[in-house]
Amino acid sequence: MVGEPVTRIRSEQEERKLPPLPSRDRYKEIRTRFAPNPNSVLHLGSSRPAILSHDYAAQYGGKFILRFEDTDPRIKRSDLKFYDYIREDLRWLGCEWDEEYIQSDRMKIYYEYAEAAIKGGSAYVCTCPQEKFKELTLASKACPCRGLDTKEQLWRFREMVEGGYKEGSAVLRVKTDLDHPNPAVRDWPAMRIIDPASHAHPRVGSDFRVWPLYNWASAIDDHLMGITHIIRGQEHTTNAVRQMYLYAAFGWEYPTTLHCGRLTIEGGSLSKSEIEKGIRERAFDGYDDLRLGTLVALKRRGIEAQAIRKLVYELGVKPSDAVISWDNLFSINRKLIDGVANRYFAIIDSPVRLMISDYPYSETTVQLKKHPDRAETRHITVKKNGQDLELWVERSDIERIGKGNEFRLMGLANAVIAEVDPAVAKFTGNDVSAARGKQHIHWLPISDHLELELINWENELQHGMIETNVASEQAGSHVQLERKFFAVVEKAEAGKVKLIYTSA
RNA sequence: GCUCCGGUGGUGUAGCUCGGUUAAGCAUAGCGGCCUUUCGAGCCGUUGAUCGCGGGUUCAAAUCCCGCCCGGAGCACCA
Repeated sequence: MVGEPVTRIRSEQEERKLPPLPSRDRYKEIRTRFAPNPNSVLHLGSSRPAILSHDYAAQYGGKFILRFEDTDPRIKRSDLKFYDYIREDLRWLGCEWDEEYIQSDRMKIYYEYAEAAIKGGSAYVCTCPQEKFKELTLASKACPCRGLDTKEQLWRFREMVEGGYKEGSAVLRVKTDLDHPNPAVRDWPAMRIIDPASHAHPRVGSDFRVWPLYNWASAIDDHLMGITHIIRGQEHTTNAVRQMYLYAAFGWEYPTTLHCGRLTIEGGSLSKSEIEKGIRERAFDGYDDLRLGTLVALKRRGIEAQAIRKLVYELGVKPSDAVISWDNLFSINRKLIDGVANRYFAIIDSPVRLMISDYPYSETTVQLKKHPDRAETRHITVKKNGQDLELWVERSDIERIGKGNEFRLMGLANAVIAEVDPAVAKFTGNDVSAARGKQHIHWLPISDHLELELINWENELQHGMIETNVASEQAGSHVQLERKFFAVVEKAEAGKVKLIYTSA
């Protein structure tokens, strides 16, 4: 599991460190956590807190914790498959975790602290209708339940747990400050009832009817797990304020928080709910549908995890949202894949047969480098059919070069265009040096090539042809179609080659 | 409406906490050029922001103060 990629990440981190972590000196060991709800897969936006949390822990020799927050079996219900999908996404991102927790396994803990908070007078069971509570709280007034004595509160809480209250009729609240300028902070809800009969939890079934809300479970876990730094989205800034009241009540020290803005990609990276909806309704083929901003889709398109990491480093921990451009991501990615992508000739846009007259050889095998920086070679053989040599080339190339101009068929020969349409050229020699400064174009033998299926940037299927050498590529490897673009191999078999466009 | 948080060239950021040799750095895009046993990749160069707006403090402000404008987040018995 800790193979070569991780080594690469380590050296990458040395090359480009994150800015110093605030108040790092207050803790003997830095402990961070990433806490997703397993109700969908990870997307580009999730990678920001995930990478920052993981890498900050790594940078200071600390621990990174993965915590599944699956405490809503009703509205944001989790699904068994996502626990594993998220683990896979995280591994791919290079965010291996040191400890893992699942909140639905920790229900007893949340109950215990609930009773402790009630006994300590910092929490109470509220049976007011939501509307009425809101009305009171907006007026900075206490609801009738707030003042009930501890014994009564405890009895009420046990009633919640044992089924004395119906779903929605009672909630555990944390006492804060009814005069707090932000009404959202006043006596926030900590635990509520969800009818287990109609909303079974995917992992623990119908064992519980009282479930913690985000602020309760998260606050208690962060303390119990010794989290020193919480790095999460800015939508949680108010939650930090809320939770501090609980921490104060228990005499705990609240972790240092870093809130970062949303990270989306231009053209609208989709939200979790949109992704789920689209997949349910079959608007998308799956989580790796190229139109999605999910990690699996980005991976499939040929974006390296390392590119995402670099991007996140570039963005830093600013609280403002960032809409990054594909160009930006591609550019970072290109630097990573350029060194590994083997080169091949492919003709997609406008194949045209070019007739080359006076070609002196009946058969020629050219040797080309698989990659300009490496010695490995690939070979293409062309055969004359009768008098002339025929090749596939791109019509646009012939048109651009124009009649009467000399050009170079890369690795093969020099020629002068005699006619653009139909495309005819006259052989002028083999010497590369004679083609200095001339246009170099790629080509393919008339019969010896493979059919190519390409999923282009617009997510459309395009047909073309590609040199046979590509058949030796593994699925998932990067290739560059010379003079055209980078792509990922989805399938490379003798009969059919399927590529996915990555970027220019 | 209320509570927070932001606003630097087309885009994303650095610098702003301890205001002055950086009157604004980096990346990307744009533009121009170079290379060639052979890519529009790469390499090199270059255009581009007076730092949201207005005022104030100061010898000096992107950096401090005030007002305004704009944007985002939150205001769920979601996470």
